[in-house]
Parts: sequence; C-alpha cells; structure tokens
Amino acid sequence: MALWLVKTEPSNWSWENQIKKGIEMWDGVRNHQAAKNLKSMACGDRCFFYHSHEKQICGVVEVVKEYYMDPTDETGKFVAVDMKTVQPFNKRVSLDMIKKNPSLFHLSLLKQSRLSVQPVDQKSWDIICHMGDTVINK
DNA sequence: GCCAACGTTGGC
DNA sequence: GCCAACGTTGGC
Repeated sequence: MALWLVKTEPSNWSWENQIKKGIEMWDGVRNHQAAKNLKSMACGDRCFFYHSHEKQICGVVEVVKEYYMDPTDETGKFVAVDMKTVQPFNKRVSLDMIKKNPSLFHLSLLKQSRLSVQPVDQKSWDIICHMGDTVINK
C-alpha cells in the first residue's frame, strides 16, 4: 500500500464536501507529474486530504477506483481516480506545523509547493497522523 | 494582492 | 530544439 497527499482548493472541493459525499471522483489534475502519481495509485492506498490556501491537512481518504480517463479533460491525456472518505483528523495539521518538524523537511509539500498529488513515506505519514492526534482506522 | 516557481505555447 | 512570453498554482 502506498501513501499520498492530495491537494484541493476548498472553494472548489472541500473536506466538508468530501465528508458529505463519501465517494468522489478526483479529477481536474492537469500536471503530468501529478498525473503520473495518480496512475501509480492502487485501491486501498491512503491519502492526506490537504486544503491549499488554508494550508492544512483535514483528514484521510482512500483510493477506491484506480485511474481512468478524466471525463473533464478534452485532450484525453489526463486521468482521475475515486476517493472515499476514511476519517477526519481530530486536530488539523497545518503547513506551519509540518515545516517546524525537521523529520519532514524532505516532503514534496515543502519542496514542490505546486505539485497537487505527491507521495508520502510511511514514517512521515505516521508523524503527521500523530500531529493530527489521530489513529487511522484500518 | 503579490510574486516565485513552475508549465505551456508558439515563433523562429 | 530553443527560449521569450504568457498562464497558473499556491505560499506569503
């Protein structure tokens, strides 16, 4: 199982929307590196759900459908996956908190701020869940 | 709102 | 194939 972080603009698709909907298509990715990451996702992979601008991780979602053609992409080059809500963080984890932890300096979140779908290693995943005061259900 | 860091586009 | 001009993302 792989671990990821996905970004969304809350005015476009928010954690509140995600909670309400339960399962939603993750579409609109128009960056090749991000698309490559989407294609690498397998069912059961978990992702941090990150609000850009608010700059915080709200909770965890899970890949429930592997990549398929993004219906919103006319060029046919980009893909979407389906994400299911897993659970909210008890405490949201802000970008500031992540930046203060030296063990997380290597994260793409800090180094490649524009990448909207990015891998997270297990160790960083555990640290961030701990910061979120949350044990993620299996 | 500004702008740095990318990506993309199109003229050459 | 290079690169200037332009567009977009997202932190500040």
